[in-house]
Amino acid sequence: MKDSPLSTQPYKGTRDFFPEDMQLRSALFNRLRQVVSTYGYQEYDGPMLEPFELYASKTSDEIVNEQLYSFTDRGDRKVAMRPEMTPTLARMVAAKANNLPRPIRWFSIPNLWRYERPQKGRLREHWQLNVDILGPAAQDAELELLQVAIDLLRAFGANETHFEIQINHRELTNSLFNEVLQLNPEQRQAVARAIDKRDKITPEAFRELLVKAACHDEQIATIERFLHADLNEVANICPESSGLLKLQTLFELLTALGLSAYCSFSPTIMRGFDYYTGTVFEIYDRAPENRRALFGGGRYDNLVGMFGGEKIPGIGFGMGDVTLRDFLETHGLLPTLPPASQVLVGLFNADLKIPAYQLARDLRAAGLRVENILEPTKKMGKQFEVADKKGIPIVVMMGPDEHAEGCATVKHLASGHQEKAALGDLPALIQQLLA
RNA sequence: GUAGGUGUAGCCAAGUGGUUAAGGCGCCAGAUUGUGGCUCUGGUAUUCGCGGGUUCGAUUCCCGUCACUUACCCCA
Repeated sequence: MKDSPLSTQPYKGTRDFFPEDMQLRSALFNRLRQVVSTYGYQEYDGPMLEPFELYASKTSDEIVNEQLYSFTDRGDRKVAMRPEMTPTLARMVAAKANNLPRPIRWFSIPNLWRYERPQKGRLREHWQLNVDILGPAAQDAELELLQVAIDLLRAFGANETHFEIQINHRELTNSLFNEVLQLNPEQRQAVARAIDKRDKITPEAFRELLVKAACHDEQIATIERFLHADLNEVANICPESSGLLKLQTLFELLTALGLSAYCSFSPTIMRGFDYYTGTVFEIYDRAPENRRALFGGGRYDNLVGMFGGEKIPGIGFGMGDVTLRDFLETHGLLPTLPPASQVLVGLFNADLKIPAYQLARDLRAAGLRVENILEPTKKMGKQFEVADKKGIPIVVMMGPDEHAEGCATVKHLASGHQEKAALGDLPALIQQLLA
């Protein structure tokens, strides 16, 4: 790479989307949109800049202090580039809360920013599908959202062998920490952090973290027991937990809908956001080489209320475009993309330019995606080569003979089939060849 | 912020202390002036990331620096 005063490289942690990349991105996003709309979710968007304070108390200290792009504007206002969408969503919902029919089913695909060192699956700018439902306090909201999550991945051809949803509940964790273990606030944070990273470290290192958090042996034993427990066993450890009851309800519903193969209870799921109050979940890739969270979400019952109006409970998740792409790539599920054009209209010579352009216009009017050759000196062989290289399946050529007869020659490249047809018959003929 | 890996053309990539820096893909042109895919020919690097040092001579050795990348930290 040459080091010139102006680099052609995109800013660190961001990506250029050349047409090919953009086509894939649009294909992925459109499929996401399509699936989410089948549940009645409506798309929204908000500004990329928000008041700094929107994140200051609600997201998490780490994000605000170290990973937020922020600056002071000319009016001395402190502004931040959105690192996540949920606060914006909460703000927008709060602004119109009285006018919105419930439940509120919204989704968005915003670009989000975080200042950190890029690594696999994590860049500084990424796009994230956010799906949220606000209003219902019952587990039916969770049930619906998990269905959406499952269907999103199924829409790309994935199934329960490719991914798994791990579910936990903040109230259950709180029962364990407060009532059963009786931890103090610092211990709670340290233990939560240790549990969160438990899968990535050795059992000894995990135990060491707990000891460092001033846990005594009996507490450690309880934690270990909890982390290996299924829901029945959890009932013995935390018999009074409201979170346990909600999880039991949720899993009954999931089983009734035949979705239990996709979902499992996982006491290790923590999630970093401070605003989660209930169910939390993460979707994991089952592939050993890509074994990490694809995306996640949870219930936040107090977020909308922070804007002073009505408290509206909500639950949502965010799915990053980078991790989604990695997931699809890992399993060979990336969609194949169609060529930009279906038809290339050749140019025999400069005299037949206008007829060729008019022919292309007529084909477009018939609903076809058509591009013209614009260089009158390009040899016919080259013109066919262009079609071949761009993956355009059909070439239409009109030479002097055809033009005199009001015809054109249509060639289907893949089969080599070629035939002459009256101009009026071309659209039907081409549609037939494309089918 | 910490640690490793990598920087040779648009992409992949070989290579050597010594006149002209392999090869492949792609791209452009021609063989083929009414027809693509195959084949053949030619063209595609004035700084081998950048700067400095050692040397008669550095793309090659040394130092620095920057960029990319992976992991850690942290996690949306």
